[in-house]
Amino acid sequence: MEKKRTYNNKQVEKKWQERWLKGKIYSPNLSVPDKKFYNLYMFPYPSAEGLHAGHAFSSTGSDVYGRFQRMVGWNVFQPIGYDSFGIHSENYAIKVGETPQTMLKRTTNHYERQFKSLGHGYDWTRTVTTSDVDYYRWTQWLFVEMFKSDLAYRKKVEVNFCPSCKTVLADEQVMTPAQAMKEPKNFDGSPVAEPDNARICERCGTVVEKRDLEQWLFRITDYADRLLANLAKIDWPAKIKLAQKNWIGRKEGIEIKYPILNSQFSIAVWTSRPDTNFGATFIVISPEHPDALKLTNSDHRKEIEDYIKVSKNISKYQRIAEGREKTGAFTGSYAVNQLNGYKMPIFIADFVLMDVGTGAVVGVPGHDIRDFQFARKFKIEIKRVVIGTDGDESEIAEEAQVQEEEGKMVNSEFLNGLDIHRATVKMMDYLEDRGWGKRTTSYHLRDWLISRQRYWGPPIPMIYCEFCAKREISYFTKHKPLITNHHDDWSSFGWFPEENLPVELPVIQDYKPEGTGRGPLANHPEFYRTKCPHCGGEARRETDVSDTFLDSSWYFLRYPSVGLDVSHSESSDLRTSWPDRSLSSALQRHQTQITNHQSLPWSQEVTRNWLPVDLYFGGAEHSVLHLMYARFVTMVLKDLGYLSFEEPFPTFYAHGLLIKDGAKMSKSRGNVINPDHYIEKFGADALRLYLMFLGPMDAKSDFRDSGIEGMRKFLNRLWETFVNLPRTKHESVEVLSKLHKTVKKLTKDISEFKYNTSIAAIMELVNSIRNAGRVSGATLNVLALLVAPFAPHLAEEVWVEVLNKKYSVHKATWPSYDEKYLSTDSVLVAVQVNGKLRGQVAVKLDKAADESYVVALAKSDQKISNWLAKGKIKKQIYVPSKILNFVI
RNA sequence: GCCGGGGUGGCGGAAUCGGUAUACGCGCAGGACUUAAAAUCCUGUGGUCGAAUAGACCUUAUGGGUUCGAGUCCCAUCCCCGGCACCA
Repeated sequence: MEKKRTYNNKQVEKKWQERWLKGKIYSPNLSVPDKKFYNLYMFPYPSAEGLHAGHAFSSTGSDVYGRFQRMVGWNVFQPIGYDSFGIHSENYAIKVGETPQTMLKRTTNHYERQFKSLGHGYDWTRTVTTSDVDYYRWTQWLFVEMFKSDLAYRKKVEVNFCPSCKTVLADEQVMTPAQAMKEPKNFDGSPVAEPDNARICERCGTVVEKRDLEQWLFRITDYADRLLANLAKIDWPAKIKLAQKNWIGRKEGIEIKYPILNSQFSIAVWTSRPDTNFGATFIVISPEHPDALKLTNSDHRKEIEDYIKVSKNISKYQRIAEGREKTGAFTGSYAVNQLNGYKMPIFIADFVLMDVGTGAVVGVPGHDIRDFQFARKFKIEIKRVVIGTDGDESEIAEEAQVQEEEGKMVNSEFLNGLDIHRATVKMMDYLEDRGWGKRTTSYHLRDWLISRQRYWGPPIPMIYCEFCAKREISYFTKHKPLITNHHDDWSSFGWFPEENLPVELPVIQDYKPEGTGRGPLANHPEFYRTKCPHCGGEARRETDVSDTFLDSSWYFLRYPSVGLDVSHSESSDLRTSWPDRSLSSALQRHQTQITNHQSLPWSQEVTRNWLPVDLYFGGAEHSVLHLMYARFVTMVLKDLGYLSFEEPFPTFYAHGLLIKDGAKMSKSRGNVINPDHYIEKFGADALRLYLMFLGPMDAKSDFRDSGIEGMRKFLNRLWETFVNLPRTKHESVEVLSKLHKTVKKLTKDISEFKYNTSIAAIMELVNSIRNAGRVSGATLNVLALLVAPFAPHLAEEVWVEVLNKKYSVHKATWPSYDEKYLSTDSVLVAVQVNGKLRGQVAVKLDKAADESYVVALAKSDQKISNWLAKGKIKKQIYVPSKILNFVI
C-alpha cells in the first residue's frame, strides 16, 4: 500500500513563496515589449499596522487575473507599492504617537510581509513608496511642470476645512455621512443639527467648516471637456463613468444680462432654460454677490445688510439643504426683461450660491419648483409659458402644476407652439443676435485644490520673493506658459519654481497640525529661508505640502522604470507622439529639451513599451478622486510631450466591498478581519479560494468564518486527488466531458472576473473525478493548471513535486479546449419531461457538443406528434437535461 | 426627486439565446469508522399535505401580460443598495 502523504499547507506555501522570490518568477524582463500586460492593483495607503481583509479580497482578485493572463501567454508585470505620503498615514502616526517616518518603517514591512504571505505574484524588484525622496522629487517636478504650463495658480478661496484634521480638503474629500459611511460629529462634541445633510471630512467624520484661505489650485476645469469626451473611449464600469460625468456636470446654457431700471448697471444671470424667459418675474442674487450692496436701495439697506450677515453664519450645506423654507430680502431695485419690458424685482436669497453660474438666478416660478416656492412666499407674479404633457392650461396655483420637463410654449410671442427644446435654441439665438446674452457652458467640476497645511507630504516646490513681487516680476516675466495662458487672471508676481529638486521634507518633531491656516513647516525658518532664483535676494519657500492625490496621480508611470537609471539621456525621439495641433513656441522648445534630455521620472523606452496600464483593478470609492486626477495629470503630461497616450487606464475594473457577517467591518463593531489570522489557521490558498468564492467580484461579499473551513477541506480533497487517487490510462467519459466543460467555463469566467462560479466548476470537476474513483495523469495536469490562479501554492507543489514538471506552473500554458473528445454524430430527439413531450431537440455533435444543442420550438405537443408521424424526429428518448451532454 | 443596480432555500450565492429553478459551498439531520470525541467519509436536505424513498399541489418581492414554456421578456406596484441633488 502506498504511503499516504498528507498536505502541509504551511510548509508548502512558505517554500514556494521563497522560491518565487529567489527565482524572480514574477519580475519580467521589461525590455521585451511583446505581449505585455501591465496588471495594476490600486496601491494601499498605510494607515494601520497592516492589511485588512478588504485588501486581501481585492488584491487577490487582481492577482488571480494576473496569474490567468500569465498562463494564457501574456508577459505580465504586476507591481505593488505604498501611497505612504498624506493625511491618512500622518493621522495614523499622530494616533500612535510616532513620527510618520518611524511608523511607516514598521508598517510597510508588515504590509510587504502580508502581501507576500498571500502568495501574490508581485514584482518585488520594482516597488514604489510615495514618501521616498526618490519618488517625491518627481511629484515636485510634476508640480513645477504644472506651474510652468500655467495650470497651477494661487487664489483666495472659500475652502473646506476640517477642524479635527486641521487641514483644507478638496470638494471631493467632503462627503455626506452616507457617502463616507461614517457617523457625523461636531468638532466640539456638540450634537450635529441635521446629520443627513451634514458635510463631513471623508477621513475622520468631523463636520467641515468654511474658511477663506489663499491656496494653490490646478486648472483641471480646463480639461473638463476632454475628461468628459474621453469617457466614451475607455472601458470602465458604467457607474464609474456616470459618476465622473455627473461630477464634471457639463451644462449648456446662456448668460443673460438684464439692465437695472434707472441705473447704468446690469445684472448677469446664467440659465440653461432661456426658453421660459417670457415667464421670468424676478431675479435672485447670492448674499456673497459682489454687487449685492450696489443694487440695494437706501431704504432697503438695513434689511439687506442684516440678511447678508445672518446668511454668512449658515453653512453652505445647510443653505442648500432640501425642503428648507425659502428666505430672502428685497433690494428695492428692478431688472428689466428686454423681451417684454417686465420689471423684475431683485432679491437676495441664500439658496443662490456664488460659485454656481454667475451667482444670480432669473426666477421663472411657473416652471421651476424652487422659483415657485420663492414666488409664493414673496407674492410674486406666476406666469404660465409652457403647457406640459398633461395639457393643463390653467393658472399655476399649486406646486404640482409646475411643469419642468416637457411641453409646448405659450404666451411667449415668437416661441409660441414650439417644443421647449427647440424654443431653447431659438431663444439663445435671439438673445445672442441682440447682444443681450452669450452662450456659455457651466461645469460642476471645480479646480483641484492642491495645498495642504500639513507636514506629511511633498513640500510644494515654489519660492516667493517679496522684492520681485513689488516690482511685478515673476517666473512668467521671462518664460511663456507652456500650455494655457491664464497667468494674468491671478497675480503670479514674486513666484518662482524651485529648479533644483528635490525640496526635501525636513525631519521635525513638531509635525502635528495646529489649525492656524499654515502648515508646520512655517515654524521652521531653516526650511523656508532661501534665495530668490531671480534677484538673489531673501525669499521664502512655500510651506504648504501637496495633496496626497498628486502622489497617486502618476505612480503607475513610475513602476516600470524603477531601478533604471533614467537620469541619463536616452536618445529617443518623442516627436511622433507630439500632439498635432499647433504648439506654442515655448512648448516646442520644451519638447526639444525633453528629446535631448535631461532627467525624467521614467524611461521613455520602457514607458513607450509598457504603458498605458492594461488592467487597473481597484475600489469604486475613488470614482471622482484618484481616477479623475490621474486622467487629468496624464493628459497634461501628454500635452507636454512626455507621453504618447492620454488615458492612463483604458480598462478599469471596480471590485466590490467585503463585509463581515452581513455588516460593514468596523473597529467599533469589533468585526475587523486580520488576514494573518486566517492565513495562519487555514493557509493562504484556502483564504484566497474562499475570498474569491464568496460571490461576484464586483458585488458586496460577505465573509463568514464557517465558510473558510469548507475551503480547507476542499484543498485537502484536492491534494488527495493528486496524490492518492488510483491512476488510470483511460479517463471516463463523464470526467472527460466535465473536464472539457470546466476548461471552457473557466477560460470565459475568469476573463470576466466571475471567480465564484469558476471555483464552483472546479469543485464539481473534483467531485466528479472522485466519484469515478480513478483518474488519468492527463486530467491531473489540466486540473493543476485550472487551480493555479486561485491556489497557486498547492498548484505549484503538485505540478512540480507530484507531476514532476521541471518548470513553474505559472509558466505553463492554460489548457485549451480540445475538440477530439467529441463525437461526430448528430441526432434529432424529442424531449420528454416527466413523461410529457416538451419539445424537439436537435442535438448536433459535429462541433462543440455541449453548447450547440438547439431547442427547436414546437408550438404544441400536437406539432411534435405530427413531426413524429412524418419522421422528422428520428429518435424519441427520455433525456434529463442535466445529463443531456452525456447521453449525446 | 432624478439616474444606475438589485430582490432566488435556514445562509453566501448558481442558472449562456426564454427550455427539468435552487449548481457549488456553508449550515442542519441521519449513518459509517471510534471505547468516546475530533477529523474523515457516505446519505438526505425549497415549501405544504402525506406513514411513504407513493403521489399531489405550490415556489425566484407582489399583481397582471406575452409564450407550448418565464427567475430570465413586457406593464404596474412594493422594498433594498449605490451615485447625484434648491446646480439655476
